[in-house]
Amino acid sequence: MAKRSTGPGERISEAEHAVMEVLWDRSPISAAEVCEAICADRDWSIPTVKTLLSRLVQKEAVGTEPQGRKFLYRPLIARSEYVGVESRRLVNRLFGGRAAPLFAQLAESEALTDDDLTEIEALLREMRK
Amino acid sequence: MAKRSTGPGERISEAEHAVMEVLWDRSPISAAEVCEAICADRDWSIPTVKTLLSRLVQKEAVGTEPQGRKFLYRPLIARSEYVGVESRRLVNRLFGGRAAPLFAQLAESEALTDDDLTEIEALLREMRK
DNA sequence: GCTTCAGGTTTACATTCGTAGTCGTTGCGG
DNA sequence: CCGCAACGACTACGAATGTAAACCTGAAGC
Repeated sequence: MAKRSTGPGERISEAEHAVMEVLWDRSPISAAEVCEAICADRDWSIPTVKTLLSRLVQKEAVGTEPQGRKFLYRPLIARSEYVGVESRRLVNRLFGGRAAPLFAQLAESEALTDDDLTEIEALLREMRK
Repeated sequence: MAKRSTGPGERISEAEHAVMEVLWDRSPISAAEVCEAICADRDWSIPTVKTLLSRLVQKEAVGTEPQGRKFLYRPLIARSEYVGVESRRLVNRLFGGRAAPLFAQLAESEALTDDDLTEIEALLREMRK
């Protein structure tokens, strides 16, 4: 299998993902606005945000639309898609593709709240219908 | 917060994780044996395995014990520990620490088999007791 | 004993990532 | 009309990663 050089198949790094989250939350927005949203949190400077946005554009994970002389950025991939891919990647890597062991693991490491349990029960009932 | 320079806190990369899996499966074993187990799969050569083992030793994720002239390698961290940390990392990063949305996501992307559902139901009953 | 081989240690090198600075342009305030 | 501030593009650079070769040392075979 040849390495894909373009297209929305490139991996999104963790820093890039943080930017995606901002865009998923609110878009289209300018680089400056993205920075307003996370620069403080992650202790980044504007150039950093710009670089990450460029890389995301290259990876075709983010698209631009000119607004006057500037760009507004908007995600090209849905959050649910990304989240699904990453989740499945983890399940495959760590649990041989089976979700049940993941669940057991979260249970064991006490990462499941009572609310989680209740919600999951509801989901299960839903799926069984 | 100062960066930890040693100790079992260093991130294990994906390639390194593949080596860990071999060791979790069967240890202590030699570098050559590790290679026998994955070199074909991942299309690696012995030097690659040696490098990864060295890095894991540096990160204190793997320990060595001399066997005659050579070393045998054995994991210093439990698989369950690693898997727990990685799972929680994902849940935090993608789902704000809530497991229920992860579950919903897997359900939506059809990553849940009937067996998974049954097992999870059983686990839930167990936890509710 | 000397050669070879096996295994660990060092060094290498391209790529990605995190983080940021510099450059060139252009619209805007004065 | 001109300098400046704002922007995107390009450049930078160290750390981590993936992948591997070179090298050194001692053991085992001949």
